[in-house]
Amino acid sequence: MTHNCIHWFRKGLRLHDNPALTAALRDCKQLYPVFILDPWFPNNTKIGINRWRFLIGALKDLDCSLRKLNSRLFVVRGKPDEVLPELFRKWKITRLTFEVDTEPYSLQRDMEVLKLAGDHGVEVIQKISHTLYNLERIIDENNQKAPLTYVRFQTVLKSMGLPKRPVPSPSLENMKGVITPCTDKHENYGIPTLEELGQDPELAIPEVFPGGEQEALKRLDKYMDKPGWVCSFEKPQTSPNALTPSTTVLSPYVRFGCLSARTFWWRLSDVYQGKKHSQPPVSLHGQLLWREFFYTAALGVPNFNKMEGNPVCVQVDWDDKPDHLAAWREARTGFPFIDAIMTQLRQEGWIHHLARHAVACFLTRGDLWISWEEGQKVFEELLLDADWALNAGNWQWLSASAFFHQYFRVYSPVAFGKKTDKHGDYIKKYLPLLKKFPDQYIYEPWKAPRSIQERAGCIVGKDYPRPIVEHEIISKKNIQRMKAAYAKRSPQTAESPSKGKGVKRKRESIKDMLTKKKKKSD
DNA sequence: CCGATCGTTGTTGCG
DNA sequence: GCGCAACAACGATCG
Repeated sequence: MTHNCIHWFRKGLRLHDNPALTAALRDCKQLYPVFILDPWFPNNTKIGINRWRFLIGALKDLDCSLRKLNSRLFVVRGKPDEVLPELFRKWKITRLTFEVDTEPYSLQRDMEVLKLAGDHGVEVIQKISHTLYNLERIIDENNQKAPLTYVRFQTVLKSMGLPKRPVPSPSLENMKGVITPCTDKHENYGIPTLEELGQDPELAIPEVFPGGEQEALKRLDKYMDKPGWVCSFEKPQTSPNALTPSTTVLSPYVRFGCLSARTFWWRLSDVYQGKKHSQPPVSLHGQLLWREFFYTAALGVPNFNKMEGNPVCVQVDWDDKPDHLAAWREARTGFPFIDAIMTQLRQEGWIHHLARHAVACFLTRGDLWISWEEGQKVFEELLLDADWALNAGNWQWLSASAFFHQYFRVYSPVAFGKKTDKHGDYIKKYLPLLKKFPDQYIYEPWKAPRSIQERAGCIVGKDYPRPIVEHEIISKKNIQRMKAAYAKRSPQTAESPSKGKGVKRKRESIKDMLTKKKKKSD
């Protein structure tokens, strides 16, 4: 009846609303909370210092909270499929619990782990708590396809009811009879340092958004204490270039699972209760549904983080221009608004959603005509909230490769920022080199007369780069290139063999309709 | 099958 | 300062 149990933390770095952890504590004698530093992670994707630091903070906080429950965190170095069997034997494990993760890499990894657990006679309990819903069910309800529009997504959700309520954090009461044995002192199960992760702490800039569940809950409280702000929140009305974030910056915490999406959802519901409030897609509830939307698409669409082999992605003849890509990545495009955003991204690990729009459009269909996959890599490295599904989905959106198709709506790297910051205070904050330029030229310093550049102490072409493209000209050309890419695609889609299932589709949809009816009558 | 509608977040210039 | 149309024109969904 009693178990020796590993709870494996991957995402979901929290104690609150952690149903798999709760399941671990049932009839548990020995509990081993484990986080595995998976060497796959750094090998295939570059992770910046800010992201590592956020993870370290989250692990420290988790360890600290577990110690208050007379337990601790074991950070294990190695590959899950090698390390877990060792731990199964060493700790005489009978049960393994973890949160479901629907990223393709995770699904494959967990399938292997499931098999290994079976070989070792270890029972596995998986719980859904990273997303609001069971994503497979959403796809089932929509005819085995991920919904491709938000409206459609909402329609499908209507048949699924509200998200589940969060489960409470484990208490000392729940820990009665549970012990976490101290193991060998030579074992390295400690929280990693930046050095161990190959990072130079000297290069770290003061931390703006510290990781961890406690930070997450504190930040959540701070915003939920402002019901007027919460109820009137409309994402498109928030500013990409405010000097302090105009949105909650809870995304990094939700991405690592320091904050449960369901906890966030229900806290919002509590605030909304009895009040007039904004609605999806622009409301805060709406933001959580966007996350769900892209998670569903990422599960339902093959090769979701690539152009090739991705059936929803327009195939575009992007250019290979390493020098322009480097200029974008390193904040030297010569467009202060773009460069300021890329500077904030590198320094702080977070930029506003609309700032992401501006730089993403600029890199891809707007100006540089560089593949969204390149931008995806840079965001993956630098954004604290970089989330596989959301990153891929939003890059496709902004490059008008999928979900969004009005490619003729192009953001201006000069005009867009002016709407919410006409004096360019944001630019002056992140590019102090330009701070002496008069407002008139702050978005377009190359237009300033030489005398003004001299007075500002910044010569364009010497101290600050000239713009690497002529936006007015290149963006018009690019619209035509997009038009050509779309034109190639349309006939393909119609006769595509993947949709040749059309014969079967009718039958399937009828079957689905019947299943749906049955479910409803249940 | 087809046409109408709509789509979280464009820009510019006019009145 | 704001509302509006033109710009050139897309696909997914729905009836």
